[in-house]
Amino acid sequence: MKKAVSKSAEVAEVMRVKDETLRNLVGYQMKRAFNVIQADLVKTLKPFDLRMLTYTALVLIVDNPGMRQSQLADAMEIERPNLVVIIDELERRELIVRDRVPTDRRAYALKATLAGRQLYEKAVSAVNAHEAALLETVDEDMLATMLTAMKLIEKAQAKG
Amino acid sequence: MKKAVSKSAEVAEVMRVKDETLRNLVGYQMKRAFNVIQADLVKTLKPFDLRMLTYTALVLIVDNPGMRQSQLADAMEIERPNLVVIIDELERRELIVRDRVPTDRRAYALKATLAGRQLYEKAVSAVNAHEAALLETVDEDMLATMLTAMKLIEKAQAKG
DNA sequence: GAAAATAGATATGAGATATAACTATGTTTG
DNA sequence: CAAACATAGTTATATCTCATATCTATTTTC
Repeated sequence: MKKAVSKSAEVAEVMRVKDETLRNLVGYQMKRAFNVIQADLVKTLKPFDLRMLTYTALVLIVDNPGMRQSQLADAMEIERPNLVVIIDELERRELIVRDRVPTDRRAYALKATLAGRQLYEKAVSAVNAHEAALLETVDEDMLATMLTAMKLIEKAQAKG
Repeated sequence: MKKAVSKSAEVAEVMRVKDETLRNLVGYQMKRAFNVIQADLVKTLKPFDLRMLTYTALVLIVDNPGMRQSQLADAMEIERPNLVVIIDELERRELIVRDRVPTDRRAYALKATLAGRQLYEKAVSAVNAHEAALLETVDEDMLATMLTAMKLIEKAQAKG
């Protein structure tokens, strides 16, 4: 890791990239902030061998025992086919089970196993702690306002 | 489109999915808000035959004429190999050119063509207008606070 | 001038996401 | 009640984003 300033580094320093046109976009700034949060989350989940989607699915199953796959797909806003592989993985690792629904033999009732609930406890704690650390420079009021704004944006959906 | 309430719809209505564990996460809420913004952006860019990445690249090239590919990749926070195909596409459509840098024959100086600048004007206007419409329920102060918070989050990066 | 670094390209793989089409069941209706 | 239709889950497939390793042609450094 030589720290010498090369010719091109000098150029890069002199000619800083102008991104004002994009900075005016909330979407651009949000993507950048989200990338930071996501990178942190991925790193946090790594020791538990969970990805964002498997984490999200596990949390929702633990909190909603008996849920169907299609309900979960709706909640996660992903398509049914894409959920199948996620559920497959969680089931293979014996974190959840696919119980049959007696009243509808097409459907599965998803339930976490003991191991699933234990992993949930550890992972949720870690994720919350890591996010709190990441957001320590953002004060309470600001955070609350941002959350409110993001909820408004979520609601503004589908006006086209 | 039958509107009859089926058995499973009833169930879904009764048993609303609990996602409080995730709602406490800024990252979760931000992902949901960002999905809405992104969907709107994709729709807005469709008529111009641009994707988020090609739009971002075009804007940065127009605003920073002569920029190198590696600088652009840095600015966009993507890897050099992934930028190549984006530049290929913009070049094929004659929106930009890869000029040789006389002082460094390894590098290209990226410049927008007239067509590129014209598309830029139209696309930037459309994107800004669409985002403003999407965010009309979020007042100025709230927006400003959210942007400040997101910039703080971006800066908080890489503490692990 | 040899070794190391850099700019860009190529090949490849993982992950997220979407659609079409299949099976098995379940619901609706003529 | 049987035919038509709808739904739950699955399989197969395609696209997009993003990452790594490796290659070439240069340039810089020692």
